[in-house]
Amino acid sequence: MPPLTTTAHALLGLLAVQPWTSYELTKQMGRSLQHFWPRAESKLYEEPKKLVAQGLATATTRTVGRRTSTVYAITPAGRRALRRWTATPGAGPVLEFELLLQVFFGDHGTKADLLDNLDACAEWAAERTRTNIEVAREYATGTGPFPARTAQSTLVAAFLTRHWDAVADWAAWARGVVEQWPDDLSAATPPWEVIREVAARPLPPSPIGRIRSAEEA
Amino acid sequence: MPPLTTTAHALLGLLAVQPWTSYELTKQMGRSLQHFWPRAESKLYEEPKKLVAQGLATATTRTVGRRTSTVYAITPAGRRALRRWTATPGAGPVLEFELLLQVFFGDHGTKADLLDNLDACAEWAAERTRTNIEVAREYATGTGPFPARTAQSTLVAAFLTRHWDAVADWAAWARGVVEQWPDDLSAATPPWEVIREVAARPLPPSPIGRIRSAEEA
DNA sequence: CCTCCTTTACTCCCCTGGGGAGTATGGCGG
DNA sequence: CCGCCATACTCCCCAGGGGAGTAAAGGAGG
Repeated sequence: MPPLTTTAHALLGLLAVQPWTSYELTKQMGRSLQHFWPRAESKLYEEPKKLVAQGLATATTRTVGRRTSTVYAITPAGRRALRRWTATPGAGPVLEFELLLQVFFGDHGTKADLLDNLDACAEWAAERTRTNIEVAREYATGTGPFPARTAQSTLVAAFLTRHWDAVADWAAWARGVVEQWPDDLSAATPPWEVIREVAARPLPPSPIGRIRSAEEA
Repeated sequence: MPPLTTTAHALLGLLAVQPWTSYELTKQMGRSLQHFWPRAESKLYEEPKKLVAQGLATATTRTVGRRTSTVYAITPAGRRALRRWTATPGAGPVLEFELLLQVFFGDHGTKADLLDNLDACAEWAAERTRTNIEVAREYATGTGPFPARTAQSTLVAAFLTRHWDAVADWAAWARGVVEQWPDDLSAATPPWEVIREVAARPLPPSPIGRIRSAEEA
């Protein structure tokens, strides 16, 4: 009985809403959770089998013509496991950002490449923002999926919006800074005002002792 | 001759600054790059060997007493590979955020647990902000490491600051929202103003045709 | 001077997960 | 009725995570 992974709990969360086929689970993970818990499609087909093996979900086979599909449903034990999971503090955000790495080492390339990379960041953020606006309009007109879950969804959407705005704002700001730099990037002047602003902040109080940072859990 | 990974290029970037021992490379990755390119320590010992195999770096063994350490240095071919990499647009940000997942499925737990998870997010952000301020103060007083790289570092630090601020702001805001909710989370009222604000934004123009999103690259 | 703890300096290995390839059938548009 | 897209999966290679294990150097404290 190996301990359940976070992905298993995510699937339990979806199953707690309603039963789904494996295919629908992968679609759902791709649509709504991909932005903060991206997982490979093939693994999303494997995972629910483990839930069944642990008695946290049931699988029923449905047949259409000569094709079969598996419908998963959560069990009371599954709901208990889900509830237990929400009570155990999980990991904080983990970020992978190759374009930022390229900006960090941008002085080993050309100024034009650096600007291109910043533009790619801006375009990435614009793309997310575009679909974000479309989804928000659906919810605003009451045509969004799962209206009963709007409260939770909006809380999450509020974070993602801030996140994508942060990327967009930064990319636009950084472009303005880099445009002022000479072609020889080793002679670039740092935007000191950023350093000064952060240095001038008061240190937030550290919770001495009892608290450990979230990702240790 | 398999194509180089992003991690390999990150190490080339470090080696372009100065030669390092494997141990120093792992420390450096842990200190500066961990926030946007986290990698397992054991792999950071393996990776430079591949660079040497491809002729992008050289390894020299140094002996202190009866202990040996390997010093890696970049070659001209390594610098060319690094330059080529900065000219090929990389992937956009990829986020993993378990606490957000727990917030998303928070309606299957208690309100108290939901608030705890939001507090954990706030504490995570406060922790990052703390070390961020300390580092900024070093640079402000001119005592930061690698002053010649301050321009690039500041560009990256500006993004990370925005990112951590976004987490902190969101966690504080979400706490305020959830506090207003009843104990029965299924009766929670969504913060509609978020949806309205996003829905009211003009759609950013989509670059028809030529551009593909960053992460396809 | 001796001891012990921390830092330096790695190697090994199991297993999770990414991700592409492959295989079929159902349904629908033209 | 043909072809394409959506549905519904399985298989497998290999990159990478991460913990365990090993060992010597350096420094702090008695």
